[in-house]
Amino acid sequence: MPSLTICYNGLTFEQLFNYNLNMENVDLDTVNKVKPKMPDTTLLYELSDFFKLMGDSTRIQLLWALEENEMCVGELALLLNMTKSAVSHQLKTLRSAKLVKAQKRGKNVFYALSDHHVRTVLEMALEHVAE
Amino acid sequence: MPSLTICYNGLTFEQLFNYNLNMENVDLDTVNKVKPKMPDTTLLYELSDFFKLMGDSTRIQLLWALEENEMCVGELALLLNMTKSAVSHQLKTLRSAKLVKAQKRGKNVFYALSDHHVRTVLEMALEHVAE
DNA sequence: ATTATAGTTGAACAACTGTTCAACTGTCAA
DNA sequence: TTGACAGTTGAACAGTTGTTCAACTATAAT
Repeated sequence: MPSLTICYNGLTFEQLFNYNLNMENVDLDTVNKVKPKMPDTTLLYELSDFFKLMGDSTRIQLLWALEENEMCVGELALLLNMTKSAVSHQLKTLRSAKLVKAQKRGKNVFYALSDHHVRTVLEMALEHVAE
Repeated sequence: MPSLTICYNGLTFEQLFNYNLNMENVDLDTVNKVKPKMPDTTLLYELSDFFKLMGDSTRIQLLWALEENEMCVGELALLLNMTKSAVSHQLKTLRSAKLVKAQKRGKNVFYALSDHHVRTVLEMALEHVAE
């Protein structure tokens, strides 16, 4: 069976359909009105990176715990029932996002919240989750 | 070279080390004091699921846009310069989390924020990101 | 009735992420 | 100086996630 394929710019019909090259029923005014209000790329990624950071149960537990008390890695591992390695990896992530700070005392490394803004964000989310 | 491996409960030394079976230098009092304050599993996952949901730049853009105006899928796709398919998939995610609601009008499906709590959470995060 | 547009869907794919594993560094005590 | 513990690290692995692709349904217009 011979088949005939017509393309535009190397794209098949399907691909042309999937891209928004054939839309009639959209209100361009609305789109153009909203467009300038959209966040710029930098802000957008800062926002989503922040939420991604909070979007892990282990990291939430760590932040939650450190809100109560500064603790060393071993204590946190015991509290969360995880290996020190796993905890250490996550603390590194939180540290590089400046959410926690580390301080070495003797053989131990004690972690604490960098600032208490985290509490506010958590409380806000709690409110939302509570419906 | 003959090697001697001694195990406990089928675990090697390495594994015993990695698990917290040999910790001396932790303050058990601290751990026991904090433990009852930790969130229960359900709340923990509700929180992290909520943050996960917000932790994607496409979804943030969708919510941000819908805060300005209700819009149909095609308009959102045009605004974000994405395929309708990709947008539809993400809207489905947001809808099943009850963050947006859909309403079919003619050939179009219009999406709007379910409640304006989202704005509060976004503003809170903006504040944090702004340092 | 036929055709075109709007949107949805599931499978496939690639990219990302969290934990484990094993080996390592640094500090204290004997 | 040796041994034990505290913590870190990078590679590997498995599980998850977002987009694409292709096919589908539904509505409107001719």
